[in-house]
Amino acid sequence: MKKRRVTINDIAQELNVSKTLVSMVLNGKGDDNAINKETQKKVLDKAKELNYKPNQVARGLRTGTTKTIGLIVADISNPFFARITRTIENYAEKAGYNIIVCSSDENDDKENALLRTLINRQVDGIIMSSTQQDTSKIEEIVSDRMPLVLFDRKFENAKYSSVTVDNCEATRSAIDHFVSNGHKNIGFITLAPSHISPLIDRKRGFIQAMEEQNLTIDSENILELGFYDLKDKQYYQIKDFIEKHQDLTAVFTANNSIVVGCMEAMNNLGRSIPEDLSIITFDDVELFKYTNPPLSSIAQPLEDIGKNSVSILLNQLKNDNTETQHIVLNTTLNIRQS
Amino acid sequence: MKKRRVTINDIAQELNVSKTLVSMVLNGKGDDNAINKETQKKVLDKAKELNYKPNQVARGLRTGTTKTIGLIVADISNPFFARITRTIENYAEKAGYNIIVCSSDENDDKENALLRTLINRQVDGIIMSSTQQDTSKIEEIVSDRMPLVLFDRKFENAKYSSVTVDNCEATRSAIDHFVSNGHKNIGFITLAPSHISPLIDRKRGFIQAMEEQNLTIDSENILELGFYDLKDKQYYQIKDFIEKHQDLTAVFTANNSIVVGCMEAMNNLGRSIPEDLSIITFDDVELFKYTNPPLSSIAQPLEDIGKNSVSILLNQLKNDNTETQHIVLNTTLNIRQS
DNA sequence: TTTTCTTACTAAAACGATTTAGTTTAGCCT
DNA sequence: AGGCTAAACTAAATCGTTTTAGTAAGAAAA
Repeated sequence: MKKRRVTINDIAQELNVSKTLVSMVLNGKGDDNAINKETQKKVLDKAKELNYKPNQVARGLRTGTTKTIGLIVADISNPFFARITRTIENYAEKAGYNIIVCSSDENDDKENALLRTLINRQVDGIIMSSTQQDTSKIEEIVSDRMPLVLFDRKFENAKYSSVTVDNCEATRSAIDHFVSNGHKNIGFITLAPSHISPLIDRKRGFIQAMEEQNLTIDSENILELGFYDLKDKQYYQIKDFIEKHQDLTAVFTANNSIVVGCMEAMNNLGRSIPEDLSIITFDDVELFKYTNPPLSSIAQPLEDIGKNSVSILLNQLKNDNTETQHIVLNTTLNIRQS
Repeated sequence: MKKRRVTINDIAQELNVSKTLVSMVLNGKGDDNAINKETQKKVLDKAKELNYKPNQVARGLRTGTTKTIGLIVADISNPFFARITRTIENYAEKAGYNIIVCSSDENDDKENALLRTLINRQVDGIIMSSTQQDTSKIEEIVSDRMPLVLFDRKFENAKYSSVTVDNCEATRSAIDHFVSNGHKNIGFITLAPSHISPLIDRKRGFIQAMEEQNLTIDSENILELGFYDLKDKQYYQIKDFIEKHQDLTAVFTANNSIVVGCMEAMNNLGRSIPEDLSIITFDDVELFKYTNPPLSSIAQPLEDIGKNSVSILLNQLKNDNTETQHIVLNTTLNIRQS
């Protein structure tokens, strides 16, 4: 036997007042509307007595705001996204918002379907790390219906606010580190064909750094894994690459999943890090401190990424502020033993 | 200038029919209600033309179902929960549900507040890994309002359906493995005072296995870290323990965060795994394959945990089926080099 | 010929809140 | 005495659906 929820009407009836009055009082607008202090107290007491809890769905229908934020990431089980999700949750909660989490699996159609779902659910705003090439489809779906903030990945046209890191600069600093340790033959493993902005910028950073250091860039030394390929296939490409390029003394990997494949390949080829090959990777994961050897990596400020995404969104919600902001955060190069 | 959403009314007006008819047709109840095929087609076409999308909030208010599942975990950034969340998301999506994710931070009050929030949001059901000692508070809040499924952790009174693993048996198999490798002095590191069911069962498993193997259980060899202590404090306790118990040749750690502290302590004490101390830990994490040395661990069937949780919940939603189910899944012992 | 059944449709209530546009009473001013 | 204001409150509309309880017209059954 499901209990019927207590509504504002129940309170109104028990006290013989109108539900208008009850609503006003419970929303703290009692004084503004000249409701008698005593009546206000009666309402508040009765609400507590009956354990009244406002029905957010009804409120959402009437006010058009659901106090919900939609979050779309490629995969919530990726620690990078999981940790950002956590900070987004925290900051959203402080402002009374809950989040609906969705994984797009790097699939454009799925991402668009998720956008539509979130819009139908009337979320107040969306935070997303988009997998798409451009904003055309997104604009069509979202079409000024609600604020959208991008993180990690952004678009050329800068139409939506974004929170990213300086991927180019970060990568350059890693390459510079290699060079200052005497490396000249430096490889680069990334994903392609890829329109994902951080991956583009990381590659750009690699090339810029190599040029500035007057090192020749042999396109043979750049491995571009198929973006949509299975982990298995990517692994064999990495292993192949490492086997064929024994002249390389260092390699930079463009994200945390590539470097895992790289370690596995080194293991299976019986080669050791860093004696046979030095590695620095983009993205830091807690366990990189304990791998064999501890991995040098570029750590992104996950907390700040989440925090800024939420604050931009909330700001846009509050002020109906359409001005887009683009925040670029700094990374940290953690040199360990790889 | 925000666009007004297209509603069912817009369709009705443009076609000069009632919104009742439109609603029926769009919900596939046209035939049941003897709506003319031609009229049905007109409605469907117009809906497509205007790009009509049902407002889930309004629908939720009327029908009382929001097609939303609430998910409460201790911390979404913990890979254990992140991966389960991902599978829950997948299976929920197949049935048309979205999930609202919340982290309780192992805090009873926060967990209760989250339960209340989810109920006010009219989620259709809740999946939770509870941090609480018993169900009294939970029953008070949820009070038959909606189905609740527990995973990872369950309660003595078996009031709510649950999906767990056989923690006792899994731990025993790990200890047996130690013994068959010649270990006699085996330590155990867990959290306490803890009412968390998997932790209780893991300790029980340890003690049972030791007794069966006729090994003496020295309470000195069991370290119970403060459940609510900071990571830092826990770390120093672990380091202390390892330093003082050089007689131990093997240690079992009760979860993935403890083992990380353990590795760090071994590192800093200049002792090596497994030469000076063998380790097996509960929980498996992708990178355990690449740590130094690769860690032996008990892997939980994360996919199955998520899948079963969702299917029990959906089943309870569909059939208004109050019968509780308790599913206990098996784990895998991954022996690596620690 | 009246009654009953289909077929095809609709008006209005309902979900639970918020908001708009009032009403009533008393007190004050002139 | 009549008008005006402030205080305290309320009726009804509204948000966008779904659902209940119909109606109207023509066909079939009695």
